[in-house]
Amino acid sequence: MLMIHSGAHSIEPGDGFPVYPSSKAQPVDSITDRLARAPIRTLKSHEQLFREGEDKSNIYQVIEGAFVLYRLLPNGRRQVTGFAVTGDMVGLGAGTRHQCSAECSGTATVRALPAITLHRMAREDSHLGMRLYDAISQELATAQDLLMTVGRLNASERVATFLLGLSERNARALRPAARIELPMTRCDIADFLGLTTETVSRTLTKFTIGHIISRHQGHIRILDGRALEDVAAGDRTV
Amino acid sequence: MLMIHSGAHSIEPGDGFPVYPSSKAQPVDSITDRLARAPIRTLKSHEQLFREGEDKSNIYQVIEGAFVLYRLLPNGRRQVTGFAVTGDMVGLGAGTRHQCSAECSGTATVRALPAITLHRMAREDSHLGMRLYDAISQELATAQDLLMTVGRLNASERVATFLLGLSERNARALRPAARIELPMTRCDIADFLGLTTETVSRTLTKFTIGHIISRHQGHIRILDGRALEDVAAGDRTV
DNA sequence: AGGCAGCGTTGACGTGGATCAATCGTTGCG
DNA sequence: CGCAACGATTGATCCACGTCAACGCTGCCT
Repeated sequence: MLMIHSGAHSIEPGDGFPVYPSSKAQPVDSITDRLARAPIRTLKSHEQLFREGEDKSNIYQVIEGAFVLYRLLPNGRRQVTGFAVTGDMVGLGAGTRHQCSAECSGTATVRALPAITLHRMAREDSHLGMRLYDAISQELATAQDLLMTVGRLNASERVATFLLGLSERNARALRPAARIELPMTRCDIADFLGLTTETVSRTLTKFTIGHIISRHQGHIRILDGRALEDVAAGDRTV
Repeated sequence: MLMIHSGAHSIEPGDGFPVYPSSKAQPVDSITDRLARAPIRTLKSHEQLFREGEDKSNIYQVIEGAFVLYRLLPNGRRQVTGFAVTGDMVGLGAGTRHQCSAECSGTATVRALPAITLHRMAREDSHLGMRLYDAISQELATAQDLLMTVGRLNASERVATFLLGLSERNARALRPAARIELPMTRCDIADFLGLTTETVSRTLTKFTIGHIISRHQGHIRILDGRALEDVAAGDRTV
C-alpha cells in the first residue's frame, strides 16, 4: 500500500497512527492548544507555502486545500514527494531548512506554528517529542514505500498502486473507497510516480478499456478492485 | 549529493550532524554508556540481522562490517534503501516492526540495544528524544534524495551520483576522496539505484572508457571528478 | 463573444535500459 | 586438484516508456 502523503502528518494523538503510551495528564500548553491559537495564513492558487532550502521558520497544519510537496533538480526535473490535505502537518523534520517545496493546488489555508516553538515544546515535553518521532518515522516509511514503487514497479503497477493508495486513504476517512477524487494534475501524479503525463494518461485509458476503472467528471471509480490489486502486484497485465 | 546510508545514523552527539543545544549535564545513564555496555552479536557472511515485518526487539549499532538494508516485493524484486557501516545505527524508527531487512555483506559485529530501553530513555530524556528525531529526520532527507535519484535521473546520472556519494563519505571520514572502495556487489548497487547489474556494469565501463574513472582490484579511482559531477548533473553525456 | 493558455488525451516514432545469453575470473569446498 | 557456484563483464535483441506533435476541452481574461 502506497501512502500518498509523505511529509504530511498529524502530530495530535488519537487519529490512527502509533502513539506512545502517554501520561494521563497532558501538559497545559499542549500542541493542540498551541495550534488552535496559531495564526492562520491564506494562500492563493499555486502559491508556495515554502521552498526547498529556505530557513524553516514555521511548521504548518493544513486547514483547507491541498498541497503538493516536491523537490527540484537544477535542470527543472521534479520529484513530487507527497501530497498534503486537511489535517496534515507539513514541514516537520529536524533540519533548519526545508527539505522540499510546498505549493497549493487551489486556494488553501494553514495554521503556522513557529518551528522554534515546536522544538522548545518538544524539549520540555518528551511525550510530544515522541509524537514527533512517530510522525517523522511514519514519513520515512512512506518515503521508502514510494522509493520501492518508483524504483521497482513498471508504469501500470505504479499507477495501480497510486490509485489503491488513494482508495485506502478514503477508506480510512470513512469515505467510499471506490470513488476516487483526483485533486492533483496528471503532471503532479507523473512527477510523483517517476513517469510522464502521457504515460499516466495512457495507463488510465488502459485501465478504463479493461473495465478496471471508469472515468467521470472530476473523479474516477474503481470497478474491479481485485483486478487493480493484481495489476499493482504485477500478477495481471492490462 | 546522494547520501549512501539511509537507515543508518549515529545518535551520539558531536559527530557532524545537527544536534539541538544540549544541557551541559548529560544524564548519567547516557546512550553512549548504555551502548558501551550493550551485548555484542557476531554475524556470519550474508546472515540477516533482522527482517522486514519482524517485531523490533533491538536497535543496533554496527561495530564492524557492512550491512545492506532492503525491502522485498512478493515477487522477489528488491529495493535497497541504504548501506550501513561501522558506527551507523540501524533499526531506528518508531514503529513496532522493522521497515526493512538488514543483511551483512561479510562477517560483521553489532551492539544490540533493546528498542524498549531506547524508547524508555527517550521518554525520560527529551534531549535524547530530540537526537532520535534529528537522526530519523536525516534518514528521511536521505531517502528523499534517493527517491529523486531513482525517479528522475537516467542510468549514467544515477551511477555518477552514487560514486560521488561514496567519495563524499570518504572525504567526511578524512579518507582520500578519489579512491572508492565498493564493498557491495553490483547487484546491491543495482537494487539501490533501481537498475540492473548489467546496466551498472556497462555504465562503469563507459566511465572507464571516458577516462572519468579507472578500475582496480577491489576499488575504483575517480580520475576526473569534475566530469563525474557534470555527468551526475546531466550536463555531460558519456 | 473571441482569444488564449493550460490540461488531458491520443498517435507516431525513437531509444535507453531490460532481458537473455555467453564467457571469464574468483572463491569455496569435497 | 577439480568442480560448482557466483560475480562481473560484454554482446545481441526487444520493448516499455519517453519524446514530439496534434487536437479537443475548459476556464479565464478582455
